[in-house]
Formats: sequence, C-alpha cells, structure tokens
Amino acid sequence: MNDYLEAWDRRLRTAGFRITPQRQLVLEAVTHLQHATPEEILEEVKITASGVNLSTVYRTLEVLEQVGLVTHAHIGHGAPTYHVVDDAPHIHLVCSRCRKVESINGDAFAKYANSLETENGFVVNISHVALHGLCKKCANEGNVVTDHDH
Amino acid sequence: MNDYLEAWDRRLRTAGFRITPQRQLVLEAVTHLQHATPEEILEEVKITASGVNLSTVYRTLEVLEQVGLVTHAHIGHGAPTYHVVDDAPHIHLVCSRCRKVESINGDAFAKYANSLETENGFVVNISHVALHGLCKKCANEGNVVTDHDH
DNA sequence: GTATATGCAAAGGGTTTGCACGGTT
DNA sequence: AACCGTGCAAACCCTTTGCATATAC
Repeated sequence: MNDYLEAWDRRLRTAGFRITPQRQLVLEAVTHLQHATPEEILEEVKITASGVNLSTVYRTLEVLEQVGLVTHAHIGHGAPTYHVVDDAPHIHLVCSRCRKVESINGDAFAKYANSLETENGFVVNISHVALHGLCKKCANEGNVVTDHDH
Repeated sequence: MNDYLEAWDRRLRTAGFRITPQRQLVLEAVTHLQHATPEEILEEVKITASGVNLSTVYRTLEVLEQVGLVTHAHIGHGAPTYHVVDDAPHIHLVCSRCRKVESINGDAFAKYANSLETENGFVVNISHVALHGLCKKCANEGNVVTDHDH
C-alpha cells in the first residue's frame, strides 16, 4: 500500500468526516476495480455488505472525491468511472466508433497541461481527462467521424 | 458563410438523409447559439416553429453529427453542448470550482494530438475536448481540487 | 447525547423509443 | 406510392433529495 491508503481514515477525519464501514468498502472497491461506475462499485461492495444502498455509494464517492482519495472521468455515454487518485497519472482515450477505452501514460499530456498552466493559469485535473476520437483500428477502417458517443 | 453551411443540404442528401425544416432550423440554431444544449436549441427553434419536439432535436443532432456538420462536448454536469464543426478549432476549459467555461484556441492542443496520432494511432476529435480543473482565479484562491463536476 | 451517515422511496433531469401520422422524395 | 421523419407519450438510465432511523463520535 501507500500513503494514500494507509491514511485514508485520517484524510476523512481531518476533513471532519466520520469513518464508516460503507466508506471503507467503497474506497476498497474503487481501488480494486480500477475504473468503475457507481453501479459497479455498489455490486462490489454488496459482496461484503449486501445492505448498502446506491445513494450511499453516490454520497460516499462525493466525500472521497472531496478529500482527494478518488477522482472520476467521463468515459462512454453513461455513468462516470471512478479511480483512486494515486494511480499512475494517466489519461483515457475513448473510441467514438468501437467504444474501446485505452488508458495511456499521462506524461506527454502533462507537458501540454503545464504550458496551459503557464499561459492561461488553468490547472488541469489530469486524471479527469478523457479524449474522444478514433482508435488506431477504427481510424484505419473508416473515415467519417461519427462520434455518437457520450 | 462558408462551404459547410452553403452545402448543408447536400451533405445530408448525399448521406441519404432528407431535407426538412426541422433539420434546417436546428442547424441554424446551433450555428447561432455557438455552444448550446439540446434544450436550448429547442427553445431557439421554437421561436420560429413552435411545434417542434425535443425528441426531434435529439434525433436531428445525431444526424447532423453523423454527417459532420456539428459536434458536441461535455461541459458541466448535465447536457452536452453542440457547436458547428467549422468553428475555429478550440477546446474547453471547465473550472471544477466556479463552473466557468473558457474556450481557448486549439492549436497548442493540436500539437499534442498529433503526437498522439503518431505514437498511438489515436485520432483525437479536438472539438470534443473539455479539460476539467481549476481556472486561474480559483487556483489562486484555494487548493483542494474538489471537482464535483460532471 | 448530538450530529452525521445511512437506507428507503420518491422525484428529478436528460435521453431514448414505439407507434401512428404526415411530409419528402 | 414508398419510405423517412416527426410529434407525442411513455419508458429509461443516472443521479439527487427528504425523511426517519441508526451509528460514529
């Protein structure tokens, strides 16, 4: 583990939140699943604690995000996906045609983000970035960028 | 005007779609409003044709996007915003704290996008890009990246 | 003991869909 | 005349909210 997870409870406490089994389980589920929607997180949590409610998952994710333990990105049409903040910084490439999602190293993007910060003062949340377009395979097959996506 | 708008009806026709008043009005509304949600587009369209239905706007936007006349980006929590494709390429910076949206020139981003294409084969739809983070003002004021946003 | 967190159920926003009618080709 | 596009209404998914109960502190 690492500082983030060792100290998850301290993070919550120092921000004035209470420690509950639900919060622990949701955080563990996000950590374990890597990129999961609230619904998927609920299913994971229910394996251990079947009584947990979806609205609790939503409220918990909001809290965990507030204290910086998790973040989310918008991939695909529907629900956002959550992941723990200390994952290796990465960005998401979402194919508008085949819907496949790739996670790629965020270092190159970070350079662009830094120039943005220097020139515009805007600080990008890199973990949140999802770029839409055509993956290698689809770009080679077709040409019209349909992009019905998300 | 320009090629895109002069030929909007040909674009549709050659793709096998029919020309209808609704499609013309929706395209005009998107052009005029610049970054508008389906709901906002409907209101604009209704000024001229009060009988038009929301579902028609959705279906029409899908068609217009398929033939490459419009595209959309995800800004804020809720509905996506649509804009015409021949707008000067730009990307959106969405502040997670104050919710303000800036549109900035997309040239610098395009360089990063090109490197992505070279190295990963992924072709980014630049008009679709929305980067989330903290705007200059909010970055200077606070520090915790809350990012409740969408 | 008190304030916060949870479960439940209902409501809400945004989007999609089935169907019959009307309009474009 | 044939087919596509539209309006309408219902259904759908995802998310939020009010309230009473339970729980962490």
